[in-house]
Amino acid sequence: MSQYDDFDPFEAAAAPVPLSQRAMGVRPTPYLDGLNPAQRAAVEELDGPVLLLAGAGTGKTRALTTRIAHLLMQGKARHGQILAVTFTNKAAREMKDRIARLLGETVEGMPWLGTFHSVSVKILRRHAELIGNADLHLKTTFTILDTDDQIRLLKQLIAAENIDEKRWPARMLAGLIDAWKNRALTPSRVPKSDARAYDGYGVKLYQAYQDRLLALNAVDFGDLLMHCVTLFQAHPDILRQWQERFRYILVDEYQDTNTAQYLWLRLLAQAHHNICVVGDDDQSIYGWRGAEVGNILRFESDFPGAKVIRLEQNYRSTPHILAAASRLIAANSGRLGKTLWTEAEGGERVRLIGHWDSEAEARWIGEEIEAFHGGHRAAIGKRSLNDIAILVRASHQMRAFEDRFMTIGLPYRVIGGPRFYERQEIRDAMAYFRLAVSPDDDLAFERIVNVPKRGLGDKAVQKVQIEARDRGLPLLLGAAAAVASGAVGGKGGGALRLLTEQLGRWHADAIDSTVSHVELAERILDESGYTAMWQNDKSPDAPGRLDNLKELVKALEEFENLQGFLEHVALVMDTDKQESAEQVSIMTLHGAKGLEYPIVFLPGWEDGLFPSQRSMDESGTRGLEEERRLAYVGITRAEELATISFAGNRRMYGQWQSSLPSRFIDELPEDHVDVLTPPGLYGGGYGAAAQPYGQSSIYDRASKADVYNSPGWKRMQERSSHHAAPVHKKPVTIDADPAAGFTVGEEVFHQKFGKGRIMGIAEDTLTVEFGTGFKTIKAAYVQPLSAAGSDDVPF
DNA sequence: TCGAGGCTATTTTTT
DNA sequence: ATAGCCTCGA
Repeated sequence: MSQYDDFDPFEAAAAPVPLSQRAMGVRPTPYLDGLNPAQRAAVEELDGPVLLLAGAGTGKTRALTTRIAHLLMQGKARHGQILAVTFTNKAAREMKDRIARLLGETVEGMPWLGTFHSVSVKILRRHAELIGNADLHLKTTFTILDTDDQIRLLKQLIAAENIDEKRWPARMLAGLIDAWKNRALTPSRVPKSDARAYDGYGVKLYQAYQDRLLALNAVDFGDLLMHCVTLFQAHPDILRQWQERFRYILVDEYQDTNTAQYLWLRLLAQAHHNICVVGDDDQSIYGWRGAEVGNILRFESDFPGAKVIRLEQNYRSTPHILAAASRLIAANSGRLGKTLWTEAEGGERVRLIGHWDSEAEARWIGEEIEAFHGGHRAAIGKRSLNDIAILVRASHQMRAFEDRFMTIGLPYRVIGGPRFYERQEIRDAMAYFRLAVSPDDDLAFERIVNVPKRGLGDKAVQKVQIEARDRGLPLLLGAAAAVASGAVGGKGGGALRLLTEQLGRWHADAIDSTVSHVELAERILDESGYTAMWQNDKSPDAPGRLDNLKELVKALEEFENLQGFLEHVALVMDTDKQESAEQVSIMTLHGAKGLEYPIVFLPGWEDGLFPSQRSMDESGTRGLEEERRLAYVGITRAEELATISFAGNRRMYGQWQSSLPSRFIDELPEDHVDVLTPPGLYGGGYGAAAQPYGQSSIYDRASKADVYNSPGWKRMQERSSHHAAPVHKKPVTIDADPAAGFTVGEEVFHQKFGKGRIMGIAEDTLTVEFGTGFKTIKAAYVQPLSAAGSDDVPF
């Protein structure tokens, strides 16, 4: 995780402890060597409640994983007796890897190290029949709904109540229900004060939704936690069973727990109090989705006698970066308080620069990155693009960077876009697979019944639903009945008959273990016409979707059968594939939590954007403080150099808006900041930012010139000893596939903009006219149209 | 039933 | 600006 791991003394511990030694009761503890005193305490304080306050970059994961290793090595618990929960699959995976490294063995045997949700599923599957009532309860095979299914279901319920969906959108209801579930509030427990929500229908619809889920033998993500809590509360005997099993409990990112997770943990821990939570109140940035910082602030009173251990030695960032972050976060109230320090010395100050507008900002950052990459900043040295990240407050800020980097041919990767398994084509395909496995999956049926278009509209689907309801059948069988009875006839009827027959065949094959599930998947996508649908689609993203389908099928190979795959996907929805090429990373500040980069850019520090106006409007001081913590997270991602920037003008919702530098900028310590901004834009009042704005390039250039002439810039130049003048248009070394082969007038294809025609060629840069207008793009980003994939059939 | 064009809302996001 | 959603007409 950290560069310091390179000389991590634990590496040595990776050598397996010989069985003979272990059998003799000899328990070497080489993995304890090299821990600082606080870390050592965190590892060795095994019994009773422990609150581990771990500041950014202080070796939190190391402490946590070493603690687990120690528990095992000391014989305090066996693998299956340790419960370790994280929020993300990624964090869980990383912990598994590191424990394996420490112990020199695989950690297949850590069955209860996982996310809150995956652990909850395991527990729930064993007691599913206790969720619900005597008449209607979950079965152990329950399915886990994704957000799409959830919304679709809610829409139906809203329509059934004759509520105007425009005034009360399903998404809002989903949010409401989710918030209740985050607080472990079942419909009957929703307090009166909340009952007026959603025009008074909230609780009623919530109840209806829960009933419907039960009937579908399904749960949503919120249920996983909530059902566990109610299960434990209603069945003390079962709770006791789990308490006895989990002798030791560890929790990562405790500051992010919501009320349901808190109750879940408290119930499990209350018997023995062997609970160790790790967190950093200063990095609590998920209040808006139900996280309660209060949980960590209150830990000592929840678990009297808790030992509080602070990890304050930072191994990640330079003193300047730490100082800037520390000063900023000091403006927050109600902190548990930590003082980060480091043995490191020197390093660059945090840089601050103002720009005329967001485009100038993107341009400048692009040039800086090229300079770092080319080794033109002596103070920093030549850098891989992988070492550089741009962290933005809101995803719409990314566009400016994408556009700019596309133009100059700077490879980038957006982290945290729509997840693979959330994409439409993947969900459609999965719905087909789900139906093949479980023909009674009504939500899946509804999703694909008319995808691809089969001439089955609302009317036909309604008839199927009526048929199914009258006969008490799942939709698929209802559909067959509707066809048989002639309720759905004509063209649609024929298509529906074909579909039901196909699904019957696929189901037979799905439960036939002699049929390869990979081949079956391919056949399903083929025979259903789903692949063909995208092949015939001319939109620019169609080829990408076909690629994704190919990848989906490839992912199937790693599983025994379709069932296994579907189970996996419901919970492990991340497939971030590592691309090998060097790329600058662009992501939101939220997405950056837990990551670190030598060089970090923090653009868009303007009041209203960051801190976000909406946060402040909705949550007042609390909101502002959360934004400040976000800023803190941002700065502390940087190992060597952090650059904060703001723009005087930004295009928002198509309108140019002027803005003022973020109030957070004033909270930075001057001693640790280099101001690269011309006085007009920052410092001497907000003069420049308040002037009337032209949008012409003249202003633009003038502004940039000002920046380069500013004292700050010159100081910067001098400090970084030798180098060429500010790197303007430098050719980029990567992707140096020149424009050779392209001719003016030729049609090309671009992943994002689609089909276009080349209007001009200069070196390796093309001017291309797309449907939306002209773009200047590096040749490497486009392909000749003929190669764009239409004959590249996936299956 | 389906596609075209008008209207509207637009932070952050895991499971 | 823009994407998703909805209404309307064929």
